[in-house]
Amino acid sequence: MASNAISSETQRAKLERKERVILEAARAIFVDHGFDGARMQVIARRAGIGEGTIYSYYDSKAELMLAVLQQFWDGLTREAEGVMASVQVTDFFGRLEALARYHLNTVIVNADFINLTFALRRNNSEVSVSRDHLRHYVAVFDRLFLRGQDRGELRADAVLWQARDIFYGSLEYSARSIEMTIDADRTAREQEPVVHQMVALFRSHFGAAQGTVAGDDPSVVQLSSKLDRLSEKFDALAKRLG
Amino acid sequence: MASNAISSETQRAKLERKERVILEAARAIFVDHGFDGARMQVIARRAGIGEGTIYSYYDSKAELMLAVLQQFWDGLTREAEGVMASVQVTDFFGRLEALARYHLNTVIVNADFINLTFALRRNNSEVSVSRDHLRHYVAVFDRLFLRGQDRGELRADAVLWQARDIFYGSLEYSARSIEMTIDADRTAREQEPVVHQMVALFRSHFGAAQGTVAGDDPSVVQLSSKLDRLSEKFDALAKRLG
Amino acid sequence: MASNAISSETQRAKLERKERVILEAARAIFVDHGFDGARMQVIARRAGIGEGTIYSYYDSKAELMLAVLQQFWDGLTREAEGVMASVQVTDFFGRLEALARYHLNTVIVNADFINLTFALRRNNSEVSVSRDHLRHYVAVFDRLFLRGQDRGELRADAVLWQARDIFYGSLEYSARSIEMTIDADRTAREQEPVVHQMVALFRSHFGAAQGTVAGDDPSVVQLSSKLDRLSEKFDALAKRLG
Amino acid sequence: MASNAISSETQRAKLERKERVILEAARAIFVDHGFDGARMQVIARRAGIGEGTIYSYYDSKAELMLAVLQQFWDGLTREAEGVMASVQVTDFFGRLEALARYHLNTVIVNADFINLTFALRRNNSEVSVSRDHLRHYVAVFDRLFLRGQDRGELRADAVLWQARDIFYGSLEYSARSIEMTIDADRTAREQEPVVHQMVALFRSHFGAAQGTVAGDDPSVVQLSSKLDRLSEKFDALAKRLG
DNA sequence: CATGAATGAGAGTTCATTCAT
DNA sequence: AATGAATGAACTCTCATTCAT
Repeated sequence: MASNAISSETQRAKLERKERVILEAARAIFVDHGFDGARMQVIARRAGIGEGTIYSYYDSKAELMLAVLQQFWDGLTREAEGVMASVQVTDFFGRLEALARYHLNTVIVNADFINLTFALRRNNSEVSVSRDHLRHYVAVFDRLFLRGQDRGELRADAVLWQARDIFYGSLEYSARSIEMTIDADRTAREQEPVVHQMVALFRSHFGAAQGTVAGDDPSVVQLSSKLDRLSEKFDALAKRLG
Repeated sequence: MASNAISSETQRAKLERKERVILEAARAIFVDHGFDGARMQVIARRAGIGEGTIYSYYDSKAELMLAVLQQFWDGLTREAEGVMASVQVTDFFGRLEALARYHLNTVIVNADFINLTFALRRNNSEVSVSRDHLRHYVAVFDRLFLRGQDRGELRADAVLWQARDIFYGSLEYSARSIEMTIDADRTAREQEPVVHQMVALFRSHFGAAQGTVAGDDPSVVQLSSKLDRLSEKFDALAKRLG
Repeated sequence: MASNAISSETQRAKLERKERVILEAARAIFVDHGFDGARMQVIARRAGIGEGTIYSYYDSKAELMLAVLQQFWDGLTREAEGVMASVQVTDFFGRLEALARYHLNTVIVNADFINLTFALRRNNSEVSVSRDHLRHYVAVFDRLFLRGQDRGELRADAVLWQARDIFYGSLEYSARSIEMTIDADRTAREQEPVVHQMVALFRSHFGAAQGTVAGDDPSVVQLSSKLDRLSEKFDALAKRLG
Repeated sequence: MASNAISSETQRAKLERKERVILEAARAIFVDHGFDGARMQVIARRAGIGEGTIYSYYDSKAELMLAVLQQFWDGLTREAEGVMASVQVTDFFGRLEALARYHLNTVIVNADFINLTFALRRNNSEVSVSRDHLRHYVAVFDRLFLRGQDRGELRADAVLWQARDIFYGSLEYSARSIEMTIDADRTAREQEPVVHQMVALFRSHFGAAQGTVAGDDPSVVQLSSKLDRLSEKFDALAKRLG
């Protein structure tokens, strides 16, 4: 009995591992060649299994793609939520900066995949569940933004979806721009200005009237934010050393 | 001789007309079905010609797609330039509004096609000329922005490419959002707020200081740059320790 | 114009010839290997064309099979009607002999194909049009039989479908038997006795009373029907007791 | 030791039971989907065992089919012999009627399977053992017929194989006809006429010259046969009640 | 001995491209 | 120059069979 339980446990673990291997291989090939360009044989070969095996995990190429998408966006959402959970600062702009930094990097690293997602929207109508994935993902921003309004950090009349479009839209486009001018490690260097720019934009455009903090000079605000960030970095370093 | 000249003139005109017909048909089918989903036979049928005929104009399906893309982006660029040429107002923000309105509408109307363009980047490496098309297209914004700076309407320290990413990125993302929530004619109604929002954003964020921010204090700027350098040093240290 | 007409005539003729070639090849392969056992590639090779070409004539393997069946049974029906039209004798039994001779030979020659037809009935529901083909074919016998009754050569109380089953059933089974015992040219030698046997059977069993049976005695008929009713009652009783 | 013997006995019984279960499942699936249409997985599932297990009983799908056929025809032969053994009447025509009734019913009930048998002849050359099965089965008729000749009930010059072809051929074809026109319970109702017709045919065509029984009127002969059958039924009922 | 996950050869079908007309 | 019938390589998916557990 015990041995049965163990063996079936092993069995299940093995199957799940194989499923992960398939998804990983599929993702790689789909990203490289697109949906139509991807060959099931190549995916199988990369996963180190037979062609037919894939079909005992997924009924068709389309379903495999769907699973890959699912996994990808779920992971992204989880990561974004993780970033929000672990960031130390509590003020809106500090948290926004963390989210922007994470998103920009993510979008650059997974550029191929994100392109693939949108490409599918039109070509393959049955694989257009991306809409829901996306909704879940951007909900992270939505929650942050609403909380910012609640806390009085953002103008009460700011429109959520407009802010959201500006946030994600600008970052994605920037990612594309950066990607186009990549030569070596310029990526890392170029990301920070974009992030800061985004935060500054939100501060100047959606930020609550600055009359609250008497005589607040924008420049000083910027300095303050930089100090905040430096402080965060310090904390992180201290943690690692501790 | 004269008749020959005329007939060859007619000949040439006929060829060009047929080429336009092919491109039009190809564009329609590519948009509806994507690159891989499009069938040459269907394109030929729609163009009212034989399948083989296409191949005396374009060497392959990929080249046909390329020509379609070329035509599309050239048209877009010409249109955008036309808008800039015909708009009456001379101030930056007025002209920006016109460009934003045109671009948002364009991006909504041609959403499928724009998605298709980016999709190709990955699928079909040989058809990735989109980079140049894009560069030409966004140059319209660039010229407008630089002129705005020259005229003192925009802050002198505003960075062109950041502004550009925000402009096009936000509008494209907005277009996607709008498209996702389309029911009937909501499109038209929802576009204006986005346009105005974009202009307001540029005014508040990139607009020249309107007295309040009374010229960045040199000492503050100096402090800021010192902080930046400190931050960078900090990063380097963290890296060595990590 | 004339040349056009001629060339299109030639074109059409060529296509029709190719269609015949395909059908012929398909028939041969289907007969040899059955529906599932037949390979499209083999059919194509036998027809001397490419695989894809078949699909511009028939949408699928199933439709090709259907066309083969159609052609086969239509041909059979036409031939049978031809035999009936060309046979000199006018009396029923003489004509029956001709039909029996033709059918037996046909069934022997095309045994494989007839088996194939019936095999399809169950396996492939969509290809079960055989019912109609068959109906057309056996109508030749039906007409002959009814005419025989009209002319008083056959008993008026003979039941058409019973006679038909006996005629075709016996001949088909005989064909199978003969086929099983074939060694050399025994086929030809063994067919005649079967044909004569069939005619004799019809003469003795369905032939009009030749004086011997001098009109069924009314009293006997009455007795018979009484017995039938008694038997039925008996069955009902047995059922209740069982 | 004893327990060993018992357990091995049980073992053997278990194996035989499992073999029967497999054959039953295989037969059901083969009949429903044909040889090529049947899936080993489905057969296994229906038998309540694993796919691989089948292969420890039968080396291949073809051999499984062969075993199914074997079992089917053996059963048929045994049943037919049983009918001949249990029928009370001793005269040829009475016994022929019993055999005809049994065969017609059998052929209707197992139509799919019989079609399948013949279909295999062509598709799968290695599975053409049906010839021998058939020979055994029709031997029942052969013995009956020869005995009828010995007893002087049938003409001495009647040819066995001709009679056999007519008997089985007509009945099979009738079965097909009946099957084609089935709506509800018409089957049962339509079988009897066919049976009687067959007996009448044998009487009129192969029966010994009726001069033996002076003044034998066909109608009277028919009455006599009906009385015989009634008597048989009576006996059967008496048996059940006794 | 029983299992069912894994296999991979091979099936029908599609479609960009060619070329005789 | 224009055609569209012909091509056949390449695709996704199936399933009888195997074999580690």
